Amino acid sequence: MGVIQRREREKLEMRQLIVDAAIKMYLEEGYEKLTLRGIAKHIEYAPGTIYLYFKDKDALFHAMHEWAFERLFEKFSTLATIKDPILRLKELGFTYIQFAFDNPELYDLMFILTEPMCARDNHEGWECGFKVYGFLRVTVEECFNKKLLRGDSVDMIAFSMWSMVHGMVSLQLRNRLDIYDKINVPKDFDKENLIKASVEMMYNLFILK
Amino acid sequence: MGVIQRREREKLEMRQLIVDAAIKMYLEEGYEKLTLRGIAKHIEYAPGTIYLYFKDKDALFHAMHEWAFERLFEKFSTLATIKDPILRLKELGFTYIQFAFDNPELYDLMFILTEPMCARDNHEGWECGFKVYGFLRVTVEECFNKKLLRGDSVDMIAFSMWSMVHGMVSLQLRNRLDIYDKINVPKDFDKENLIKASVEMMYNLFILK
DNA sequence: TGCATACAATGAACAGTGTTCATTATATTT
DNA sequence: AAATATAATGAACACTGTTCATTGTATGCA
Repeated sequence: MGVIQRREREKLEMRQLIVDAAIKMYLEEGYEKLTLRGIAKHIEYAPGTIYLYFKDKDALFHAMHEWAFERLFEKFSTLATIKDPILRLKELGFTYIQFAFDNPELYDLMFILTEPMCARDNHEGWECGFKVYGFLRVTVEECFNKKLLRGDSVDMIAFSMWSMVHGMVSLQLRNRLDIYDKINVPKDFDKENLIKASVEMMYNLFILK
Repeated sequence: MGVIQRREREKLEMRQLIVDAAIKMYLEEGYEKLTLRGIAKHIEYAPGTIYLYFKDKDALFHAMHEWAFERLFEKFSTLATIKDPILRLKELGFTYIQFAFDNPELYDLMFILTEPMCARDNHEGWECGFKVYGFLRVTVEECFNKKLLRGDSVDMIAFSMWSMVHGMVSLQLRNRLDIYDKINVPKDFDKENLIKASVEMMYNLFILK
């Protein structure tokens, strides 16, 4: 019965075809202009066909969201070779920020938009997110065990660091840092530099010396 | 020429009528179900009428957004009497978090949704946001001048604190903290407690003793 | 091979959305 | 009372996500 296996493979291939097209269009045209009709036209299928592979648009967003997490995980993976856990932790943060600035739409998908999370069937772990968080967690844990970090617990430290970096990035992506335009911040400081300098400061708060 | 003054007043009243209805419906029914037709029906006007008072839906979101900022500013104002700047700073954070949990939809409007920011005509200062940020800034400044805080500059400290708290709150509102459900965090720690404890920890990092 | 079956794909139709604009009603000014 | 300026209308437009009866095609059996 090799047929049903081929069928299954074709089903996956078709899913991938749709996801690839969706991501391509999403990155090129943005959130607003990503329509099911547009995707269907792009892959030369009828609009209804997409519903044979995805329950609804949110489910498609969920698949795109997983794809995006794999991209970030790839970036993180290159840091695994760094022996010094403190240095690895620092690089983790800067890599995260750089990823967000290089791929603002993907960042949206991963951490800001509601759609991908609506599509999880019955709270199935959200593995992709946990994989990425796990990377941060083990690094913090290593630093914490070696008494290199201030803070109450591994997860609270990891959570705090993640939150701060996410907060900075998402405020920037949503234009809430415009308040710094007319006032305060030194003129030669653009937002990206403000964020990187603040993260540097954050590390100094956490790291014992 | 009292007529044009009355006309202007009526225009403002009508605007307010629309904004009030929109906020009421937004809080009751949520983002998805807030439609211009629905608002029009609610105030017993034709859909097109709204466009005599707002350029588009984003402009309406902007007005709602300003209304929300006034609510948060009111909450902040009650803290002005606290003499000890460190205590005031701490209370500011907890008030912010509490506001977000009590009014998640308003928080969305203020700090997460793109719509209100799209509607600003030619980058007009975003005063409401600056007023609220100003409250944080002066408090941090007072602490900083009295050498009570670690950190490089007033704005970097204020920005970092704001970002961390916003990060925690927005990750929670967007269900990204579900990764903590199956693992890690002590069972009796719900998300709100995790956040509050982490903020407490953050203060300990910043405050010199 | 021919036929019944299962499945994939279709695209028209549905119920919505934000937005526009010629038309109508109302209020003000002459 | 007539002319004018303003406010409000609601049908129409161009979309959206989603559904489903219909059509086409490939598979399994006789």
